[in-house]
Amino acid sequence: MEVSPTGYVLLGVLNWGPRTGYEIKQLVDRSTRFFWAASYGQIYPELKRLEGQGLISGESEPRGGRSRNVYSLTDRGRAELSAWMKRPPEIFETRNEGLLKLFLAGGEPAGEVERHLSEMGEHAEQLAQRLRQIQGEVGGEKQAADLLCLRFGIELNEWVAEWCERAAAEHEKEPKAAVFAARGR
Amino acid sequence: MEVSPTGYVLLGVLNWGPRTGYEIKQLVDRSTRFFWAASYGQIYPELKRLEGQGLISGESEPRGGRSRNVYSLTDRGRAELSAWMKRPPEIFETRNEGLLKLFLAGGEPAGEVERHLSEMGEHAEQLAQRLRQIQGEVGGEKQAADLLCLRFGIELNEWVAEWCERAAAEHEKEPKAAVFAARGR
DNA sequence: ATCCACATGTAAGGCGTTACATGATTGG
DNA sequence: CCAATCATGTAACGCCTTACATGTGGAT
Repeated sequence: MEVSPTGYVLLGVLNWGPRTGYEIKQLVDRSTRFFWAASYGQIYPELKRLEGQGLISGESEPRGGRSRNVYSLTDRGRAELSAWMKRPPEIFETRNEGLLKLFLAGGEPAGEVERHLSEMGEHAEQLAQRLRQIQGEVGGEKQAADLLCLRFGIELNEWVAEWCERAAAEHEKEPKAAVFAARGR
Repeated sequence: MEVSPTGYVLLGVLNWGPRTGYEIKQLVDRSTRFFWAASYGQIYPELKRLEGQGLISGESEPRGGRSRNVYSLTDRGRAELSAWMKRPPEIFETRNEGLLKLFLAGGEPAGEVERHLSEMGEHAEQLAQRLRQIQGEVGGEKQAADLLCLRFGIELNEWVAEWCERAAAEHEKEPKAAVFAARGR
């Protein structure tokens, strides 16, 4: 019974109650998107696969002339989700073009390092702001597990923004060339 | 002249000096790996592609009976790298199974939220430690752009570890159910 | 009428990993 | 002699995004 990584996102949100693919996509876009994105091209086929595996079951509940498939978690799906929850997390992947540019900026003209730092910081600040806005919109108890993730995202990005400012200030005083350049050969 | 995302990593490290695919892989594994990974299955074919595009040039420099291709950045490659450096970063992707589990933990038995938080914190602490070790091994000026990234990784992960501890302590006092569960329907 | 939100899907292609295959050299 | 390191590569496959395709219902 192989479930793809993103399959667990679907099992997880269906554990909160029945939903359509469209609704799942909306939920994901204001929540897990920031640490686990999912597109329609993933969601719809994956829902079918999970149904084929008996982990969720879909029912056609049209609204007027609009076709609509509402999926719910089955007992087997709940068991699979629970087993996954107990396993230690394994996937921690990051692809950060800002950091990459900063990393490679040694040897570039003066001021480039500061520019990359300021771009990174700005990005983090903007992200924090978007997350704060979502936080304001959803309200609710700040200790709830899902809102804890929101708080994490906000505070993390605020920290990053501040770090970038500090680093840029420090670097301006005495810029240095790359170090890994010399090593590793 | 299309260059794939990871292609720029190769251009970037070749900007520091000529290297073989093997050497690039080693360098990446102790540096960009934490925010931009690359496998042999990527590196070798990509090097050939970049060479085909005239952005790098490879020379066969066997060591004894061991075949060895040393690549260097060409002028066109330098120009392409420089143009990329000037563009604002666009790729910021994260896939964090720990956060995902935390997010989905609402509705789970009591104590699960704390467990996920402690696992996240532990992971961050271990990562910080590995990075500190690399920092000790490479030494060098702390303001160099590449070592700035290392410092960033260390301090970020230390911050995450502390955040997780704090959050677990706070949550233990008054656990709450999921909030997004109610929203988004 | 027109636009937006609702709603579901597929096809092509990009990017990347894992596993496999091969072989030379060096150090213990 | 054996293990680790140096060194290069390919094939299969998984995962995911983008773009396309299609249609309904409600509000202005």
